[in-house]
Amino acid sequence: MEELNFTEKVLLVVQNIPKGETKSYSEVAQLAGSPRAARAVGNIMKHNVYPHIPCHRVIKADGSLGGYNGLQGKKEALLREEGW
DNA sequence: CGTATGACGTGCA
DNA sequence: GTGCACGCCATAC
Repeated sequence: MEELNFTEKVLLVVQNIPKGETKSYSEVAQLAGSPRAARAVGNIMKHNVYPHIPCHRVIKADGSLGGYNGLQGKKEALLREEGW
């Protein structure tokens, strides 16, 4: 967790999100080491080429689903299937 | 090295 | 309660 860059940390945190649970970008950013880097987190998700990242479990701090590569509706469907 | 961009967050109108 | 604008961080060009 110390040898990892912000991006790697964010990826790990998102991977660590339990099924049926959601985390806000600010939360992930904080766990990644930068509580104010919610934007950077979103950028990583957008740049994310890692298929193991449930980006659909990452939402905005106010409870909005945010974005999902333009598949916001799909995001809600995925979360609903997970018991969210 | 400096500039521009973005899947966000918070505050104010 | 909703909408607009500003601010912050990291990455890519």
